[in-house]
Amino acid sequence: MDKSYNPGAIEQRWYQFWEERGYFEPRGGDHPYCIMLPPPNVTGSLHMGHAFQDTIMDALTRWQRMKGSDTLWQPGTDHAGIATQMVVERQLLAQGSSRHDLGRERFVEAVWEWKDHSGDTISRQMRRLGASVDWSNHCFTMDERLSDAVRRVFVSLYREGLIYRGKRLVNWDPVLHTALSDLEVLSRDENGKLWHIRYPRCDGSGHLVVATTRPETLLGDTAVAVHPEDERYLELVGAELELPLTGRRIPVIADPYVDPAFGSGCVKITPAHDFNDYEIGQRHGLQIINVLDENAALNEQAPEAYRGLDRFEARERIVADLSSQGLLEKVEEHRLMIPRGDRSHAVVEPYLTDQWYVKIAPLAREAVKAVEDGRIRFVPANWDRTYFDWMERIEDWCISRQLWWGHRIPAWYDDEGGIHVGHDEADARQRSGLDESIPLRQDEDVLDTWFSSALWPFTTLGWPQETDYLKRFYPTSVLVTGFDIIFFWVARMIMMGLKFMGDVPFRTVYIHGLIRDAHGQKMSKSKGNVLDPLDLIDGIELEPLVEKRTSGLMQPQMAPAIEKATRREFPNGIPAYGTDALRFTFASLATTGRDIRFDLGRIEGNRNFCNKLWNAARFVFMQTEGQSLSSEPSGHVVDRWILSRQSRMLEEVENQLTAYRLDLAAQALYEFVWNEYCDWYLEFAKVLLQSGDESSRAGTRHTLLTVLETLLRALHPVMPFITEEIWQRVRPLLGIDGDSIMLRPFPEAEGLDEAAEQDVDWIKGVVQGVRRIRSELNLPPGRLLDLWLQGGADADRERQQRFADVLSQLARIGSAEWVGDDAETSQCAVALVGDLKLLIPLKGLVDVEEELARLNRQLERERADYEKSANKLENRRFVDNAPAEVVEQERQRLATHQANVDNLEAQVQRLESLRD
RNA sequence: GGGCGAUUAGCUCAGUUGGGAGAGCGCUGCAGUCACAUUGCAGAGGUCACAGGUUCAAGCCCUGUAUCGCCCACCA
Repeated sequence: MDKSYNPGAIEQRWYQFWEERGYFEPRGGDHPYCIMLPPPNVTGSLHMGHAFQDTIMDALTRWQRMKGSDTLWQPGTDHAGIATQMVVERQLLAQGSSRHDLGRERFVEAVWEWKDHSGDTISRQMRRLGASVDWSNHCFTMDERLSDAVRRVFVSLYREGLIYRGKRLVNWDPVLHTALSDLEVLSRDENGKLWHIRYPRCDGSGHLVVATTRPETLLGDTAVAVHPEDERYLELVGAELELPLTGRRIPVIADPYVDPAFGSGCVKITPAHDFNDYEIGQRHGLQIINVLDENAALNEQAPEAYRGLDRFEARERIVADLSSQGLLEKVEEHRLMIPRGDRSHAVVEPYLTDQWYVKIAPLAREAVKAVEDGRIRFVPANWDRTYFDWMERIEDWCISRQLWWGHRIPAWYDDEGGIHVGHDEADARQRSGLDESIPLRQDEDVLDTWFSSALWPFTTLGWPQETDYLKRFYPTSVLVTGFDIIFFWVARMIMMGLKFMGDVPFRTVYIHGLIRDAHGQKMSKSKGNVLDPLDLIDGIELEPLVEKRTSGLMQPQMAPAIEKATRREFPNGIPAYGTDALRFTFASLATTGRDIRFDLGRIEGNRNFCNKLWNAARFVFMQTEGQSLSSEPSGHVVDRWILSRQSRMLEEVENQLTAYRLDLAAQALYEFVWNEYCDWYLEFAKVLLQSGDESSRAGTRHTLLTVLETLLRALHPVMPFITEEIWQRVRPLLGIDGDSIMLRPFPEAEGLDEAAEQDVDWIKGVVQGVRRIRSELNLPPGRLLDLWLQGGADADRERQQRFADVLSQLARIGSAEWVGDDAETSQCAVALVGDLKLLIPLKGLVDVEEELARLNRQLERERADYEKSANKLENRRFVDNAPAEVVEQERQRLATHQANVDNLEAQVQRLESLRD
């Protein structure tokens, strides 16, 4: 074995080994366990969030597989309609082309090519991460089989009246030229203006003033509304106003929507361009005048002067014209929410079009129930509140998109505008009783990406066929996902799963946080702060990293700033940490919070942890290879102790994994390996292997190996590669069957050995007491010290005898000797272990003043602790009310501190008398 | 406007039913053949955001405040 752990040398080959042997496929059994991989978008490559999520899922999957469950981790990718189409369009743009140049068919072909490329990248990355997914059942949302399922669901919902086509206002992205669902619109607070405009009364008696943030929509106004109880305007209701710049006359109406306290208390009503105004228009039967086209430029409904102008140009022109006509009362600065498309970032327009919708209320009702009655559980539980809140106010889901990449809507139109829905054209004709003579044309639109994603938990398993996988693995066990897609995806899967499978798609939803950079910023290409998980695994030099971060930017002008920040943060590039260190880091970060700051210090520490494990194993092999081993532990206290401590660790790991607290499980493993197995047990073993008889040594070797083998198995779900590598070398020594650690049983806690734990606590107390004296008095670590022992009980004498070897080696003690209470100890440094006094004769080694200072520091601490306990016990109400065990514990503390104070004071006196 | 979350060591964060605050990194001192310097040993460092309350006892429970962050929402 190399002296240092070198991940690059070992990781690659094990994945291939596992995959070739089919170890990722379900193995059958009574306890099915299934996780659906949230299918990554085929827009490029996996980012840190994916790697984090994959680590969690893989750890859970490997853990369950080792526990003997029939385990399936179902992989796949998502076509990601808008996002992927945009990626390919951007590439075309760079070549001076566009999708319109190619035409629909060739463009879609180009996207398929890109999909293959991106899909390959993603598969490679997942393999490097060690993801134990069942590749044999890999799915893509636009696979023929899954697409067929999508059409089937569409047709079925349509027949039931849960999908309908309707003309109403949608969120229109005038750059992408498509409708968006409510979720795809992000509203942000931005600076704007509030224009106060005069609308003259037709009877010539003055004007009303309306305030608006969007003066260009004035051209589509069909009323002005006031509050029905607003006395200022009561008499005006029903009167007519002259709409500026148009010559049209519009009525004043009364509607309770209006807030009389805001602005002038008069609101212009534009039903075609505002969601509220649309509803008011419906209530009052107002005319709807659409003045925009699909680019959000003014159309032929607008007066000649403004036609063809972009909405923002038109706004300026209109304001100028109003001003010159004396109709602009004032302009105020104003903060307002601006709706933008989540992909294009263009300002979204409410726009009147024909779209397909899912009637959501009946589906939402069932989905709410499933969480209410506990059939689905959120972890952490507080997310159910978010879920319920959204479900209560949910509106019908607009599922049609005016894109080319996606599932084409299975609806056909005849020349009379009749709609015919079917699995394909023939089916549609048959259902509508139309023969071939009637021309039909298919709907040009595609479905929202999330429509097919919503079906993922059952379409991947084979639905609508009643496949073996579907029967075995639906409902799945747990969904692991981020809170950012609870609405987009989680809620919709629940709705569709209940609708088409009659059961929930998963029993638990484990919501994890979002990975951010070291400064808490969201990682994004445009900010130039993304980290590629593979760069953390393999390392990357500074120059390639800068190149990677600054190339292909949507805003190339950001490049210099990104370069500067990158050079500052990674002056030496990024070292290779290896997959296991990265995975262990992700597991340690999997806390219940929302944001996770990714700090390189953390991964470095965990790389060191891998190295520690590596070297511990190296030591064990040096001690055991070619040596005789017994088949039993030696029965020595320290062997019994490490087994007991291991049991405690295993119980903790089991509990924390069950609770989805991977951070706490990782911590328990880390502490056991480093602080108990390496720091103490291996040191004990060194002593035991130098002394005692051969059978005892063989027992210790056995324990060295079995504890190593067990902790490798416990670590394997989080660190699959290094554990397999070491385990393969342990296996022959212990004569274990089976050719991979990943198929061995996950270790279980066994009995505890309290007596051994107490013995070892005592040993550690003595060793640490001597070490402390040594360190505080600056005695060289290598120097052997003589030890006197004083006081204590018979048990202390017995232990001192029994553990003399271990004590002398670990504490570097030359000779140990019991002395009476009357011994002359004034030239000794002292440490206390309970009633036992450890005395190190200094014989002029050390300045008395230094020892005095040391003792006084300790004394101060002990006195403070003593006071604290004494005060508590003097409090009548504490003694009367606290549970007996708590009071007793306090009495013990008082006694200990009392004894320590007495001993320290006596020693101080002795030293001081010596000084005089 | 509503909801959720955060506030604990210099930094990043744990702290599961209330009973003497912990880890990693960083910092200080010592240690260079003996598994590991990607290390070992020892140590310093905290008014648990603030103010009230409940309790014998509060980082933890209750009320309120402040700061930061996220989500949702139709004030033109």
